[in-house]
Amino acid sequence: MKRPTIADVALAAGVSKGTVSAVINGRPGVSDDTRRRVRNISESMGFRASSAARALAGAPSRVVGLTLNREARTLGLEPFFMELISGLEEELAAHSYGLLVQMAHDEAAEATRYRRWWQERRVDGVLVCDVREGDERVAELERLRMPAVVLGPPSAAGTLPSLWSDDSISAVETVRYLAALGHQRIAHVAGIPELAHTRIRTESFARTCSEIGLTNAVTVNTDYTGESGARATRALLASEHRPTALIFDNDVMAVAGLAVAAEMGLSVPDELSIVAWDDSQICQLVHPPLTALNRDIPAYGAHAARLLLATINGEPATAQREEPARLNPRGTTTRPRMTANTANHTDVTVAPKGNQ
Amino acid sequence: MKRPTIADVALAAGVSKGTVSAVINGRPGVSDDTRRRVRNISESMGFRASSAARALAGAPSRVVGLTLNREARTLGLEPFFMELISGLEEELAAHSYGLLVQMAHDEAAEATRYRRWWQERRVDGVLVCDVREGDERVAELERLRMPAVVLGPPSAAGTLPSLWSDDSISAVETVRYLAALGHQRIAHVAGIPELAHTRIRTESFARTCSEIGLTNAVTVNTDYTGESGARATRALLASEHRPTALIFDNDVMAVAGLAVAAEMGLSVPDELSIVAWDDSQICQLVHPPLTALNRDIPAYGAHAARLLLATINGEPATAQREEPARLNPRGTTTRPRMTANTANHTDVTVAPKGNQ
DNA sequence: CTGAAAGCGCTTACAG
DNA sequence: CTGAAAGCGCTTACAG
Repeated sequence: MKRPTIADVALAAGVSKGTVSAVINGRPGVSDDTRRRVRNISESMGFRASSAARALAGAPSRVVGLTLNREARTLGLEPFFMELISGLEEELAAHSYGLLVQMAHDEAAEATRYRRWWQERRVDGVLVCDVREGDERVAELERLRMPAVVLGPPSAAGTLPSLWSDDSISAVETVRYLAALGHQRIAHVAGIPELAHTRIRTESFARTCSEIGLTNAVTVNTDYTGESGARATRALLASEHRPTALIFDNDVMAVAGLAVAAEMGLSVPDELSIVAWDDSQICQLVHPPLTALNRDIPAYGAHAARLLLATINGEPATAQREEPARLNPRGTTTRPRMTANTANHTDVTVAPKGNQ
Repeated sequence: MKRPTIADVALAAGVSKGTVSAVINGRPGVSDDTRRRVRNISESMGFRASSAARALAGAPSRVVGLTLNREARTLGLEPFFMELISGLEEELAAHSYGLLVQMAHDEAAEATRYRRWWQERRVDGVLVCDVREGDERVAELERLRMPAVVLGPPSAAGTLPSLWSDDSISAVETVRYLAALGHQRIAHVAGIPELAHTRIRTESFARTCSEIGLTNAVTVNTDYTGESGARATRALLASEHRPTALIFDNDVMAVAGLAVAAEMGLSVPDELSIVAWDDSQICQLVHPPLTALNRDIPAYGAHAARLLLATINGEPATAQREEPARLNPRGTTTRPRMTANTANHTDVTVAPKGNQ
């Protein structure tokens, strides 16, 4: 009642182990007849090649690694990662690849983890999330010559292939839309400043605001948690030149911002417009439903998986682009209503930039 | 510049491979002196045993598997799984174990996946989530004699060790609390009826209501999505004997229910009390903050990991209990306010159970 | 198109 | 306490 090995199948089929190996791996050099027979027998015996023996003999391990830095983000809360994993895994499974997941507490720990995985031959490659400029994980992967794909801008990916959606396009679209609605004071509640995509969003936000002539554009950084988003929102709404529109770098903070508005007696969207970056189901569950920047995250994950598999197979891979997130206006954005208070401030702020 | 093998280390240390093996695996039978020397040399050479060679030679693969059924739940949305994985993985990593994650579309696919993993010797054991009564995964795991731990009630775990928090305790606590506040008509917006824990919650809810003398206790089943939760809420709030309190089986549906109340012009908590089962950050971000049933999910995951590791090591494992979820009252529960409409209905419903 | 043999890098009895 | 050898179950040149 032992598990059958390749030798058992070979014996039963009256061929050599090499032939069975060629058949189960779809390699050429076997007649259709033999192939069929071996396949049938192998099937009927319930044979499955031992992944360890396979890997030891030089074949790929068919496992890909992903580390999640749980200090940097509130993983449990952001639907992003689960959706990413879902798309990623779906594509990997289609190629008989598994996904090894590991938590890490910082960038250095992630780099160490990659090294271990590589030394132990546990994975054939890894996926890198949340890159920073000068990310030490990138340097380590280059040093190890380990197949990897960076989810982020090429500027932070070094010589590694990368996949990203251009957040600056989305930022431009959002700011222009809000400006077209009549907003003059827009603020950006951003994520962790060191992350490459946070920089891109922040710079694009600032540049676009200044191009349009909005001088009060301010960015506040947070750690992506709802709590820090709420704190940032309170500070912004309590400031002298209160913004009439807020762009949040994730949906969780946008939901928190919505609650803060309610708590401070500001009606959304009349007195405050809100845009969420990343559009999960939660955006449609709150009241009013959140205007959000939407992209297909599972598709992003699937694309990343394909790119990584190609890299593992030695195909020359370059930076690839995913569709940028698109603005999906719902119930939290409208023309700013001029209350006595805000109208006043508007005049004051508008005045100095007549020269633009 | 090749990766060092155990032979290289043995050569450099002037000992046999067997001795190196004993050292790196912490096995006895090596003098402290040799042990120290081998350890140093191994370290300085950057040696790490190949996981494949190790596994092929009969050692455990040091990988544990987890399948996620993404049809059954909206994985991306519910913080539960990410928190579970987080706790699970932390504990596994401490024992040099990896976590292999795979999506599956149904119970049968999960069972097949377990079998493949086992045949390929990819994992040493698996964790089973969302069990049903008569779950085919449990039967398959028993048949394979594969180490596994069920996250769910022992009644659905067959002969497998299980870990669960008794949801009936939480249901009793919640119903009694709401009844004490004066609620007479409580409804339960439940998850998928086939899941073992849904049954337990539903039965406990019904039993407790009847013990207290609440005859209008009704349970509506959903698929855990916010959308289905919203639909269920609308139906309940539009019914003749509108409930004054709702218990939702997850936080996402509770948030959706809150939005539906706003949309229907019912004030929460005055006209409608809401309780969420599972307490994630999102519960504190909405306005008013949700009263929720709270438990330490990462700790639950860590506990599950320990139990699975023990099972893998052949220790006899039995059903273990985790602390039940505890009610954490926040802003969505209070005494029901008697509006003309509800007061009316209350009278009608209270009347028939005067005999209780 | 097929077979026989070497080898991947460990662990595990078995001797000494 | 330590070494030498067999063996785990594959894949991959290499012959034929």
